[in-house]
Amino acid sequence: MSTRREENRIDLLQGTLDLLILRTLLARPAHGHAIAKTIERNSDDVLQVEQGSLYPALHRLVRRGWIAAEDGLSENNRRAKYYRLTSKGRKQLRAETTKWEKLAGAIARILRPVSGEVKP
Amino acid sequence: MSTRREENRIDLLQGTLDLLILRTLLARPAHGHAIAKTIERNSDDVLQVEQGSLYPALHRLVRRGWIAAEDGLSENNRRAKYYRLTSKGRKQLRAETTKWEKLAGAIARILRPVSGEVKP
DNA sequence: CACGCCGTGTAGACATTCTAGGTGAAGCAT
DNA sequence: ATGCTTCACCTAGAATGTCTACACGGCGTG
Repeated sequence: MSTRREENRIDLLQGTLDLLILRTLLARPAHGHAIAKTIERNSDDVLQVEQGSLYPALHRLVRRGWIAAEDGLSENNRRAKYYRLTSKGRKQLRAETTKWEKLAGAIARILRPVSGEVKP
Repeated sequence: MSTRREENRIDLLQGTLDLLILRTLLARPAHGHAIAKTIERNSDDVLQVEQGSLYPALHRLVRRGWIAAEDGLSENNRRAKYYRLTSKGRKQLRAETTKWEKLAGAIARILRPVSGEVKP
């Protein structure tokens, strides 16, 4: 009956949340709740964005000048804080995307069989 | 003159080092120093494995029963601790590999343009 | 015999996520 | 009216794992 945690989901890797938020805001400005939902949906419900991670991350990004906040009303007529990418944020997004691709590529290289690993 | 940190390298994401170590030991047993070198080489020198991360990770994996240690001598005739995968470790490696692939796939999905993002 | 490299190790700082709480208000049903 | 659910925000504290920066002994070479 209770909102049980889905077995299928995965904990975030430390450092990936910023990237996901920035990327999500590139599409369009959004409030926190919507950002989380968007990330979860766009990942086919693999990624899980906890509120206790989301809001500190949002505040962190504002502090660093990568996103900017503005008060507004949600689609459901509730008070909400809309966030948008700043130009510094766009630059940061490019940097983090590159870094992620390099890292994912490197790990993929290690994960698949290395030449010489299997006896000839 | 001094061993300056390479600009090109990337910090590890929290949680990835275990996977890399296990995967490296699947190929063959090795001592700590060699594991680090292997990871760095196999990633085309993108990944950097710091000693302060490596040894705690190794001890952690032993504690969890995923790898086992044995004293021996290195190729250079120095005292060294050789680590090998246990069967529990092999199982863990499979689990972590799957998890990584799911996660990397999910992030990749978010990173590339989503349908509907660009105005039709 | 000084020096560099090999190989191991630890302490403490740091960053980020998670768990687990909490607030207030809108909208619906009773 | 009153309760209930959902939306949307927030925070404290624990847990985790990495980093920087040390330290040490031994081997082989110049």
